[in-house]
Amino acid sequence: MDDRKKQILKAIVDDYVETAEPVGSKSLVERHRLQYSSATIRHEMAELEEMGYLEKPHTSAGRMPSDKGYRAYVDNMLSLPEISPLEASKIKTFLINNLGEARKLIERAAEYLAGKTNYLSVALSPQYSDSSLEQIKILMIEPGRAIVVLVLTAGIVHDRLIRIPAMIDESQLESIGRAVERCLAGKKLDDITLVTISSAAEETDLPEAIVNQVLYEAYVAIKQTEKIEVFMDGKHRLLLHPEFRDVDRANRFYRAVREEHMVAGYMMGLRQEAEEGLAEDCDWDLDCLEKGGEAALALAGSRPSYMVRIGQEISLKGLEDMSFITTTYRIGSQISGQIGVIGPKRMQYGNIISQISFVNKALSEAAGHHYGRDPEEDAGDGQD
Amino acid sequence: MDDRKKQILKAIVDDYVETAEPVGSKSLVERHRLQYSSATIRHEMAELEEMGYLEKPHTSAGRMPSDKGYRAYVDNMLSLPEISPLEASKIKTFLINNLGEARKLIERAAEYLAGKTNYLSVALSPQYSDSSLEQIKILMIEPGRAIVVLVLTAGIVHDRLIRIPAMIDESQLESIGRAVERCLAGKKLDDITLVTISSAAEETDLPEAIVNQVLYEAYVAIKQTEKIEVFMDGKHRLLLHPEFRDVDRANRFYRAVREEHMVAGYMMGLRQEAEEGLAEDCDWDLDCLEKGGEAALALAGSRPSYMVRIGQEISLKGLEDMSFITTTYRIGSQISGQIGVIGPKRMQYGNIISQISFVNKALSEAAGHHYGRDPEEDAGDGQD
DNA sequence: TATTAGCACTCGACGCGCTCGAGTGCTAAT
DNA sequence: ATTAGCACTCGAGCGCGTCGAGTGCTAATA
Repeated sequence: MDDRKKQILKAIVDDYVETAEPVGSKSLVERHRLQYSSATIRHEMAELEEMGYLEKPHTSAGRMPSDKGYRAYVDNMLSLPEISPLEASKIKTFLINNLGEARKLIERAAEYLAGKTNYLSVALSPQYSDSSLEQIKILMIEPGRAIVVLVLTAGIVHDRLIRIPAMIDESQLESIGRAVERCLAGKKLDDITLVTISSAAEETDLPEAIVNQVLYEAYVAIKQTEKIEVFMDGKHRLLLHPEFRDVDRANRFYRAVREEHMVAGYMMGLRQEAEEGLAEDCDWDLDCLEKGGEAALALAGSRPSYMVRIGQEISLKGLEDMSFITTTYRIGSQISGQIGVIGPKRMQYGNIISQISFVNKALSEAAGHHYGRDPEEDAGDGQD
Repeated sequence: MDDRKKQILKAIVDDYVETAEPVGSKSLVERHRLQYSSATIRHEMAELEEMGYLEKPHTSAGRMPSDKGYRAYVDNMLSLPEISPLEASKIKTFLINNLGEARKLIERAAEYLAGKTNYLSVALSPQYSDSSLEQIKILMIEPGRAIVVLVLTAGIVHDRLIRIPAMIDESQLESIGRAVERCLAGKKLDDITLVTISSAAEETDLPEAIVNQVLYEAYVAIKQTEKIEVFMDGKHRLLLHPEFRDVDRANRFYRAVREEHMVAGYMMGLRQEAEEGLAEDCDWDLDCLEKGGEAALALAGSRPSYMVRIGQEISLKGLEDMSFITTTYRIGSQISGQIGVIGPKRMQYGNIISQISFVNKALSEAAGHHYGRDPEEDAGDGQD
């Protein structure tokens, strides 16, 4: 594909994304002040159509990009707007102050992304299977109830209420807690099983039946943290886009997206593909660096990579006419999760990708912020 | 208003709610097998219009209910469908297993309500100002970070991560924790101030500056629990109703509802009105009992009362053409909050009110369930 | 007096045909 | 290789007539 074709395709995608209407040769020339006549453009457009990059809804209408067209656009002619410093500081105050409550952090990131993009945002809570259990404490609430507090790699804290035998008193629970901690501290979550944890029973002098129940509940609490949570925000925003005027279509979409675990599974699959280097999207990173455009520079350094799936490329029932952009955020070196955006194919790819990459970066930073900071320094800013 | 007029008004509201189209005299007679001719009905309809219960979009169209019409319907001719036992058990499994994590419970209740009604559900987290602090524990996570665990009236548990001076060690923190507990246990949240809490400093032998910082953070954690959270679900569902075809209207609505604290404030205002006996809606409870309809019986006993605000009755900018149904749920005797539904005025009042009342009841029950239950009994059902 | 049949009237929805304009592809000239 | 010119296509928009579901009014009826 020669340069001019690229230019034309880019212009068409840009226009179509903006107006949601098939774009014709004449208006294209006018809007972009192209140095060729509309007839020439028509020629090129006809060829682009033959090559499969464009489609016509009917004979005498303008062209709109096909899936392949969007793909080429995303791969080769994307320009990534820079995030303004104002925006940057905004999101930081939006996300900060988390102190290791990763869940909340992710939730807010999803919220932000939905608000910023006007599409549906999806975020998965981090996968903790690879991280290890640094501490586990069991604290009595009242006879019969206790709270388990888990500290994972990178200082992530989780807790959960559990039921315990009513006859256990505070000191007994404490001794069980210590036993569990001795037995599990430093272990990978993945490696913790009912068998591992039950070895803690031997370290106490309490009746086995009683201890075992506590251990079981603690085990469930640990496993619970491994469970991936899905946060979605902005469902209603999609309905403001013209492609969703059709109620049936909207319903089809919502039915698909309602199956949160399906979406989550798909996102995790994408991530794996990317890591195995199968995802060609990642090539782009190099391309862009070579071109050395200002956009690339903006995110250079630890620029997060992202994945784009367009239309039929999405193998998730009900989302075949959407686009799905995801990225993998990291907290520390071992903990990571996915965050992404689902929108119509007619999407502001450049903008959205910038936003996602940026949120990704902000997320990693915010997650790291809970230690290393001098407590004195912000003792005063907590008044609310 | 005589009986026939009531019958007709009810029929009109029912039809209009179902079809979203102005209802005419003839179709009304047919659909409801009324024993009068359409001419008679026309007479009555004309009178009802004159009385302000009905409106016409234009001369030769059918009638639709006015705000006043809906009001009369809700006050005098509501029939509340019973919730099926199947449904009842469903919601219970949906809400149960909370062990005092009230937040989560409320969130799920909102989720359920949105799914069930296809409108927007709004739930406020409980107001804890009236409840008291039973326990407070401070637990070391790592140097510089700790977790505060609060147990309130009725066994509600809250926790929050805080930053502490890095030089404090575990035993020191523990002694501070004990001092705080001695000082605050049993106090109403409302009565806890920076002054109250700082009296705990005297009980320890640690440098005051250090202790004070921990106390301050603990104070913030306590005050945080008093902050009312707003959960909304089902925003996108509203867009499936015909009244939201108009994008402008939808946007106006979303802009209004986005101000969560506004909505929350309004709901709390409504609640107060109800408690002061100003809300005439509550009269209905008596009416209905007297009538002794089967619907009333279904919810009899601890039937929760609800509030309905229709159209202009809602003094919340941007919601003047909606209806808002709310109810006050209770956890124990002192803790309570609000849950409700916002939808178009053309709403299935009876159905929604049944649902809301039912969720209310289920909520109170589920919240109570975390103690009093024999731990042995359900040791086995925890296996996810 | 309350009810109803009958009738003239109103008005939006719908279908038809027309024009308009933005688009196309093709061809011949530059 | 580019472009001016031209014939053609097709959806959007408009005007118009018809249809039907609605109205209000009046006079006859139980």
